[in-house]
Amino acid sequence: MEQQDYLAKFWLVIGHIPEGKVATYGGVAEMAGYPRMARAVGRCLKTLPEGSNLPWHRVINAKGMISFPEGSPQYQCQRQRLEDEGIIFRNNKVPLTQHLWLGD
DNA sequence: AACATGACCTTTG
DNA sequence: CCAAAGGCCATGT
Repeated sequence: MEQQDYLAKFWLVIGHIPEGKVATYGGVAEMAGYPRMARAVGRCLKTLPEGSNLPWHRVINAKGMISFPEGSPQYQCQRQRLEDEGIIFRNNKVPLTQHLWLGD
């Protein structure tokens, strides 16, 4: 099951994201050792089990914004959670120059 | 064919 | 000059 292999690595990297910081899909993919697999990361989060303690809310796209439509409950949920960790929002976007987690 | 994206390029502040 | 924002095409599942 090669698919499960990189999915597991994505989970590991995402779990290493410190509180108050965020990472991009591509960044997670690259840190996991699978460049150009940003969308696979999104797919990974999409198939997350309900009982997982994975901080998926700290993963955003390269634009610094949440990959969900603004009117979506998922968007508000993720944003609320990020702000709760001390991450600020600017025009519905996050200043990556301030919160982006470059790695360990 | 569709997707929880990224990079490159150009314009604005 | 650097940072941010929007548009178009490329990548891999």
